[in-house]
Amino acid sequence: MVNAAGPRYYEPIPDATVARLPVYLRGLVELSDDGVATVSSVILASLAGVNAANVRKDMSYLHAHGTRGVGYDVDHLIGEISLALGGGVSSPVVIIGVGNLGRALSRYDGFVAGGFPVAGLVDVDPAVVGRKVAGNLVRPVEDLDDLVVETGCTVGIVATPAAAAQAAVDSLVASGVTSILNFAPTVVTVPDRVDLRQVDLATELQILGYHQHHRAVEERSDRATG
Amino acid sequence: MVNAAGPRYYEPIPDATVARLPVYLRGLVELSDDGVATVSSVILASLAGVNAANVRKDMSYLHAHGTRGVGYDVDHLIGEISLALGGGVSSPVVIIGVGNLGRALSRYDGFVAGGFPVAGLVDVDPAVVGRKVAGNLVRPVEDLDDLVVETGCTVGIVATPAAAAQAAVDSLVASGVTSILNFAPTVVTVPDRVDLRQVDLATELQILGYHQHHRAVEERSDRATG
DNA sequence: GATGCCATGTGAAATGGTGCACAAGCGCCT
DNA sequence: AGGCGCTTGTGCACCATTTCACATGGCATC
Repeated sequence: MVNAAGPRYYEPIPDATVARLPVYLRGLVELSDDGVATVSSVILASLAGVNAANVRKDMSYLHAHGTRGVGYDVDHLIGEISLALGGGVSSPVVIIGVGNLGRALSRYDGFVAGGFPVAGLVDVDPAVVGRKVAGNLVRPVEDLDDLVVETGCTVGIVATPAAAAQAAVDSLVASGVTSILNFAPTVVTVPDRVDLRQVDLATELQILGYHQHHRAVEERSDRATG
Repeated sequence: MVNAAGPRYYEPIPDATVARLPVYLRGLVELSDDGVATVSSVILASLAGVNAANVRKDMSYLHAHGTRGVGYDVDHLIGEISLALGGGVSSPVVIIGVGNLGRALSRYDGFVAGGFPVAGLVDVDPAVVGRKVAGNLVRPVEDLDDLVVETGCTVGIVATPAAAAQAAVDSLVASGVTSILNFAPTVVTVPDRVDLRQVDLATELQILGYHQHHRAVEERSDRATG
């Protein structure tokens, strides 16, 4: 223990581990639903598609200890992981940009299931402001501050066109949002205190395209040499 | 040179570099549109949100050399990166699962712009089969093989519910698709020869949730100690 | 033609993550 | 009570990636 005398010292969990926690959680919830009480690192690893040693190391970061010779208690693990991933507190999100993607996201039930209910929708386009999408009224950008304060939401999802993304991000930051998920295909910048993640659909396909192209080139090369 | 005597030896480009190439490409295209002819690694780095040395090393993997004292030729870089990312060949994609997300994806113009036109839509639900979505007829899963062969598409996008994802993936693989982008929130497995990428929206939010929670805990801790 | 400036290209160190291999520990069975 | 088999927890080595620092070399200016 590094700091046994002082208050509890929170060692940071590696980013790679954090990224795996939601996957573990899904697998564990499924096991729990099936009435499974304990799970070994090998089983959990196969459910999550990772290495078993990796699972054990990840759990050790969470101080979620198992029982040797037996495995991990499923419900206990669910509790520990949920705690690490936001303390089990549900964080409402605001979606800015109600185009094709924004509408799909606002209807996506995975958000609610994951503890991220949609608190509100915002758009600049007067044509969509005032409409209802998936039970949520679309409000103008001017209402963003109020919306964030009213609902206490701290997470923003940007689903605008690329050209409007930075402005959308700036608005969110100004309203007090501290976590942003950006779907717009462009690099945006945020202050240090704000956490930003990028999801880029076209980029994902281009990465796949690279591997496909590369595979084709290799095969041609193999045929030529072998 | 490792293999100077034989045919051109294609050294693999690191995955981390491949993931940045689309981002560089976007920045470069924007520069080109603005009539900018050359760009330094520092500028390109700031456009892509990465370190300048990283940019230079990435370009060296592509054998895309710049001119010392000047920088890189923008159009030349665009050509090199496009070549690496699929050889400039446009690869049609098939989308399986025409729910909220599938519909949004089929209308997403970033795919077309990135060289990935939607070749077809497929769903198991008889209620949507036969309808037109974004100009594309939704076809039954039984037609998948024909569709893939007809259009020569090699990329599949899975936008089904989690429970149907593995079956969808299996169908795609059986049809001859070699690259799959999975949006369903579940771990799926593919044969080695198939390339799989996972995009998980709820997971992204949960990762944001971790950082938010962690920040809050730290602040509380700071206040207590400091 | 020489000189100074500037940006590339790259060796090498630092960082972060993964996976093996094995000691330690727990529970069950005899 | 003792031994055995199973699984955890982790030290360590390996690998990929990032970043620094600087030598190298082209271009413009004088």
